[in-house]
Amino acid sequence: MQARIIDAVVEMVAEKSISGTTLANVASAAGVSQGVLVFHFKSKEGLLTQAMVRLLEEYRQAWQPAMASADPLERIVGLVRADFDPAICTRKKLALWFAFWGETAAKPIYNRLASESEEERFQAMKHACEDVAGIARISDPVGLAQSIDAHTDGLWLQMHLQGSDFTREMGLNSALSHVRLLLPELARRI
Amino acid sequence: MQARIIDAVVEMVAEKSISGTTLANVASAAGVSQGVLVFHFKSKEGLLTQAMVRLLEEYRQAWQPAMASADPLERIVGLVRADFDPAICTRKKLALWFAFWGETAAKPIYNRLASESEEERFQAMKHACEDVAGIARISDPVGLAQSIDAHTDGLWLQMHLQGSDFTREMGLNSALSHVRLLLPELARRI
Amino acid sequence: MQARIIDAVVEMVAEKSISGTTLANVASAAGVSQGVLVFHFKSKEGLLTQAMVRLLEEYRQAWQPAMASADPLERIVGLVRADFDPAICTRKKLALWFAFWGETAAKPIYNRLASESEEERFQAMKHACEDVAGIARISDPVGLAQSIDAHTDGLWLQMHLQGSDFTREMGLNSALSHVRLLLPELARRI
Amino acid sequence: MQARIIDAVVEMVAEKSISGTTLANVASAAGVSQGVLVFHFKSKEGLLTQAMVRLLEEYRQAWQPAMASADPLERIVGLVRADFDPAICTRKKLALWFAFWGETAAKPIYNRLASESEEERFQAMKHACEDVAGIARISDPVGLAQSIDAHTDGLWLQMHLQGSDFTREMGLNSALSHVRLLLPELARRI
DNA sequence: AATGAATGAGCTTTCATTCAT
DNA sequence: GATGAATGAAAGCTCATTCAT
Repeated sequence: MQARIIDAVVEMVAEKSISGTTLANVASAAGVSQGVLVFHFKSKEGLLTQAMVRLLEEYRQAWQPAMASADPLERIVGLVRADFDPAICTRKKLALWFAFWGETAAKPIYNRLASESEEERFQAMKHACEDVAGIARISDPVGLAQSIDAHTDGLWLQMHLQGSDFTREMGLNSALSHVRLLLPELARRI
Repeated sequence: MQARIIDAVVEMVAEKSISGTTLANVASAAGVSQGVLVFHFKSKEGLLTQAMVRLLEEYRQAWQPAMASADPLERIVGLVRADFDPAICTRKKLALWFAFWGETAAKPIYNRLASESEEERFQAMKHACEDVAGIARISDPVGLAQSIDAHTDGLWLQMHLQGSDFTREMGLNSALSHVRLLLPELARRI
Repeated sequence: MQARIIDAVVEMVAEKSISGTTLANVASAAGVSQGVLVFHFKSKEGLLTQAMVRLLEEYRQAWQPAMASADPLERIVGLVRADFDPAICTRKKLALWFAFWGETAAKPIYNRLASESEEERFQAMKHACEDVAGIARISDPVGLAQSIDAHTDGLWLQMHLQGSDFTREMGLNSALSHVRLLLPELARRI
Repeated sequence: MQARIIDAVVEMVAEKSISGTTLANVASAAGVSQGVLVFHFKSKEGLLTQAMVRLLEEYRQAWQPAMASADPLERIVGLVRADFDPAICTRKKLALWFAFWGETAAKPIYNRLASESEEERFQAMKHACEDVAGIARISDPVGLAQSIDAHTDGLWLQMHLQGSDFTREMGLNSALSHVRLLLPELARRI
């Protein structure tokens, strides 16, 4: 039941943003009583926090498997691909990310969760970039990692704002082209 | 008085996000009566929309002057610098951008305003990149423009989430390094 | 509880008219919270509409039983008596009727409800008048029905405007005298 | 200017009822500033009261001329005709009458004005009916007057509720038929 | 465990009235 | 005389939260 409730929260936040998400419409969308929401999640903030936690976990599970590879280039490409995974990079999920990012200034809990997730992912990218320096001439591996991450984040913004005009496939192509541009020696392998 | 009211809105949205911004606290922060807000801006949404319009105008005025240059490289660097201008790239303003982006899924008006602004700015970057192809070997000028824009957008996200740990100067340096990386032939001029 | 709330609405509208009836004073008069009014009736208009529906239903239940009679004259007299029934023709209820009639130009829903109720009742009177034509010389039964109905409506206006100077008993006597005048052959039976 | 303002009030009350009539929309409809309303009429209630006074005066001027006749039957018919005069019996004016009658329970001033007007008019009808007793066999002239007045009032209610389905002409015919019914000996003269 | 009616504080909005110009 | 910006009290309404069942 908890999963069904969180599904409803995701639906509502994506459609109506955080301020438009009410316990009443979440309960109605989940097909449960309003009381059960409070029972399981204590408060509206608890509900939203849990939804964010699940969003971050799903994201983590999308990129973590790629870290198993011994080849740092595969790890980089895996991280980039995860950002455009069909399970991750949907209109709804993007709206959710931006909804939470829009509240981080006011709600420290969202900020903490988002920062930690961002940081963990960035460390993974940084290590991969440092490792790739062994097989390609890279002067600034940290800058490389930042450049790749910043690029995908920026593409998320484009996709969020432009909706269906800017598809997941276009985003992935743009991101991979960008990596090829930054790693010309390894471009043919990407 | 209208300017003073919009100032107060910016203050409130930055501090408490959009849902935490109420007519009561805006009126109190602006030192005016609650009625005058509705009198001038018709509704809370009108008030927020006007604040967004002003934000977008300020941004436009930060990057437009750089378009006067005949040198496309100067235009590119000018656009990047504008994103990290001390008048543009403040904690408050970033919080504002993300607050509005967080509501675009629910409020079409914010989406329209944000998309139009984003598009206009992107066209400027694209033209500069196309022109720079005349003085440097550039295989994909549109990809170049996207890469630069996406990078700065991504840095904004870092700055928004990490606050004072990630300064404006660090962002600017990272963005310019990225441009040098993409345009190695012109790097010494950036 | 819903009945208690509607009672309070009737009380308030009769005393303060529709514009003077607020959710706050209805809630206070009913001894419930303001929120429960919206919870059950959705809006102030829903509350007033429901009060009107109940008023019309009460009225219907006052005249419908008389329709069971086989004697058309008894039906006519029953319809007239219903208009001056102690449960129907009170100061409060009259004020309510006129309050709603005063809003029909602005609120189509009140108009529809009032028209339908008026029409149903008129049909009953018309059929009774048509049937009475079999036992008395009646040249224009529809005109007879209109005359009787218009007379009672006009008496309601007198009673509404003049208050206690014009009593229910006076109204009933006037209305019955009028019927006797219109049906001289049956006058001794009325 | 005052006439133009009162015109606008009539327009607004007819269209939006009393609660929907605001100083703002009256001012806008009259093409004057809001301040001038308060300047001339002191308050919203003053404005509405003045509009009602004018309505009652217009009505009075419609039926008074008929009182000059020496023939009581002509006076009766003149009074009835006045109620269906094209300048008096319009949708807008009817809405206005019912709007004020709807507020009489809450606003004593409207009640007083309406009662006085009603009473004055009733006295005229009563005297005419008493005088007509000299030329026709009338057992109860007061009842006759009440019957005629009540009938026209009732027809006003039908016209108000049914709008254009029930025309002024239909109302007048019904009212005159009713008088013929009540005064069969004089019917051919009506 | 689960419900959903009930609460009430606080929201956005309306609007009669005031007052400096 | 005339204006309309400004006020602020009070309106209708929302909604997170509580609680008896």
